[in-house]
Amino acid sequence: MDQVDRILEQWNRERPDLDVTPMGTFGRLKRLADQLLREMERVYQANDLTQAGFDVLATLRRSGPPHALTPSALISWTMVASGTMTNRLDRLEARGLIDRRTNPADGRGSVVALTDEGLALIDRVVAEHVANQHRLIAGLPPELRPHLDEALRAWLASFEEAAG
Amino acid sequence: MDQVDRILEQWNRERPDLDVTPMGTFGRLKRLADQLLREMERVYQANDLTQAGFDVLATLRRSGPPHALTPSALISWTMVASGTMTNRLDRLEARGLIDRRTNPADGRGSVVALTDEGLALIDRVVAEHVANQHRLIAGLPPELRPHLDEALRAWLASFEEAAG
DNA sequence: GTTGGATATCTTGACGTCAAGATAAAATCT
DNA sequence: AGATTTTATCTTGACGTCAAGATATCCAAC
Repeated sequence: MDQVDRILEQWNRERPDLDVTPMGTFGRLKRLADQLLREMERVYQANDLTQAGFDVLATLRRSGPPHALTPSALISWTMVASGTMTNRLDRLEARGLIDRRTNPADGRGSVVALTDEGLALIDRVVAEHVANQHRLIAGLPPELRPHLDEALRAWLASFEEAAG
Repeated sequence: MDQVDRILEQWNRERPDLDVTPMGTFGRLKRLADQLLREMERVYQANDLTQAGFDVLATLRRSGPPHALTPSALISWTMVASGTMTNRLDRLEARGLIDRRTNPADGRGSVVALTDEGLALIDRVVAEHVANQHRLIAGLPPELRPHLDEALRAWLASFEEAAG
């Protein structure tokens, strides 16, 4: 009997005409995601980063040398709106963690690259971040992990195919 | 091989020293939660509501007659900061969906209650919302649902006990 | 080559969120 | 009762996000 069960109980009492069974799944998924994000924020903050900035730096880092991508590619990987990416890049550039060069292959666009400082930072923070994830996943019993992964993968696939 | 697999592949190539296995779980959880929230937004928007406003109205509605709670109780159920709740209540009050009365039992606080209009609106939107959730959960094969629920419940419990 | 429709990125304006601080009213403790 | 601490709510200021619109450049068709 957790908080989500209490919510379902209330709905069943107040709106017995509705079958709110799925709401339990949605509610726990959202609360869990919120909790996990909040815990991960701690590592970002301890390194003067936000989730937003971390996402960008990590995407550049894992793309491999020369650690450079166009804003469009970053938008595609991180699934944010273009204005959001402009804002993220502005802040990271102001801090000297990335730089924006004109794209020699396309005069409309630019290329975003990690600076030496940005690379050093993200390499350090990613290690901390992964260690933190190991700590957090310890709350999920190991025998349930494959089941969770299978369900998440299947459900997510139903969206990725819908979106193309 | 979905988008998350591609991300793990990149990390394994670029940072083979890190065991990023948990990142797959976290990544799918976040992406799935984002997708689901985005889909649910559609119902809110179609009824001139935001997720924020819906949460408040739904919390009041399911608390049962007289559909009234203190801001503190709403904060506790919805897990947002006090300033966030003030902001939400201001907007809902301006639209005539709730009203704020002084709390007769506690001069520091107030009591938030659904207006007739607010009650009518949330009763209609909740029904749509639940129908939408049934539609969305159809993407998750039925035989996987109990496994997902069990894993989410167990993992979430590890936080709820940590928080007290 | 010129025209007209795509595309890449940035700008603008409106929200939502939080942390930290302010205010007023309980509650608790002498 | 009077002083001190706690609590309930609101205010402020800084971010992050998005949708929609503005610009500049590219590309395809003629």
